[in-house]
Amino acid sequence: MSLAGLRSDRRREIQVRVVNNKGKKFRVPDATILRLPLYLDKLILLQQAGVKEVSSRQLATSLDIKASQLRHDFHYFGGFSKPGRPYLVDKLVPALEEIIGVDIPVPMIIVGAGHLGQGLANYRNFERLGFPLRGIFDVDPKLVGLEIRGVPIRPLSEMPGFVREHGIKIGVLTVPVNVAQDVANQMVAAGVVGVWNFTPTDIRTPPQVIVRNERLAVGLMCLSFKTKRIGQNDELTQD
Amino acid sequence: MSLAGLRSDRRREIQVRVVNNKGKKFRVPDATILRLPLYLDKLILLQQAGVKEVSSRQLATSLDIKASQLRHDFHYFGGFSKPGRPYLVDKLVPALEEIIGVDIPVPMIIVGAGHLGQGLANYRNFERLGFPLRGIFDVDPKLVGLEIRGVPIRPLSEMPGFVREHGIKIGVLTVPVNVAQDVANQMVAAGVVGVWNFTPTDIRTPPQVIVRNERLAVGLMCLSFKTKRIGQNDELTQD
DNA sequence: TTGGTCCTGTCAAAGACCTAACAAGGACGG
DNA sequence: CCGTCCTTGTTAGGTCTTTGACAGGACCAA
Repeated sequence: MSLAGLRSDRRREIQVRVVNNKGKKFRVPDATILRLPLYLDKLILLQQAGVKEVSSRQLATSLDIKASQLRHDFHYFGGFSKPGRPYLVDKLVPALEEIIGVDIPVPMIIVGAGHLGQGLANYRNFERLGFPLRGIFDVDPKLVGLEIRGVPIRPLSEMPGFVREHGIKIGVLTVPVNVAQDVANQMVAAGVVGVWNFTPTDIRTPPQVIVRNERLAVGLMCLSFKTKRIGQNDELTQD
Repeated sequence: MSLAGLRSDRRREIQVRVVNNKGKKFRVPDATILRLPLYLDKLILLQQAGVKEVSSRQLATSLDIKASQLRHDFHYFGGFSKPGRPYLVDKLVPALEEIIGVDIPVPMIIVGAGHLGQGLANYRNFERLGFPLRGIFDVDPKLVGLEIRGVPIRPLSEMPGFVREHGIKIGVLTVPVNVAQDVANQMVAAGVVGVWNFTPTDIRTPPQVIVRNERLAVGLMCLSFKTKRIGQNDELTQD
């Protein structure tokens, strides 16, 4: 185990369908969606290193997956090369960026400037990946006015107007559990289309709004589950 | 979509096998392992609310999953009730805690006291879930000596000795990418059995050491992929 | 040109996972 | 006692994902 993978759950699932460049229609499995960012990430590294071509086998082995799976994933979008020729890095990168949706910056805000919120606000990478942080909000007057990387913390009451005015697409939810649903409702009403939920609770939204739960405690407990069984040799095998 | 689910990836997979209370042997699917913490979480809430009994249907619907799936999950461990009687909350909670491995506290350290590391260090919940934070480490002399919730930041050089001395089981990796593998090696050599990796890179470890990657950017991109398609009646035409 | 090698797109088989269905057990009321 | 209504454990079947296999294109060297 190792991955990367977060799986979107099946509970109230949004199914994504695409039509590939040959007119065929597919439902894109969540498992594939999860791998797209990994492909992009590795490809950008290759691009920066000046690599021009890469084969499915090279790319797949560097990500510890099977080449056939990678080709299968690409197949949903019609493929990016022709039989016989490896993929061109400089073509693949923008194609994947467009598919994932980071070709155009997706502005986001963080609501809840507690420790986790501040930690995320400081995470420089998001900007680079196409998710510029436009605002941080909190109810606590002691936090309001502080700046994180040039972005000021504003009072929560200003959030809905800010979202509307700046066309914010994604809201990061790092508030206390008990107000999570309420704050999410406000964000959604103001026009946010994606909620990145770090609170350990389920957020209800209308079906047009995507929620992604990042349940840190779950990850930690999975680790615990497996490490616990490491010592007890009869219960754990590696393939 | 909403999930909860982070999925461990299949790439270098550790398979967990258990023997249930009837002597039957199963491989526990990762998907099940991911749900166990959700069950436990909800059950603790019920317990605190004074609820004594809960049926698979009640518990499942509150988590937006199918009751049959919940029973199936429990089945790997032999079941926790008898046909005809609902689950007893006060029995189920400790049973799940034991299965997940949080019945005995699992001491952990955070290596890398940057913003993300500090944010995690401030996250109070881990303590409550059975993962006490025993130490924080960093190379930066400006950070060394600071305290976060009573836990001092120590120089990285002291980390291996500390791990050995305090029997640290889990190491949280929040260092810069370029030193991630090196620091992980040190942790592993010192005796850590689980690595919670927040760096956007793969960590190689011996098979007895479990790595869990928490790739935040992947979650964000999945959100982007889906939100992008919400406006376009679920279809993407690629040229 | 021909043969060899590497490549992709495609599909079918295999595998992992989820779900519906059901037998059987308990509690309760009549 | 029986019938009803709830429950769980268990399994078989269906669905989703991954993997293996292969046809055929592209390049290269002889």
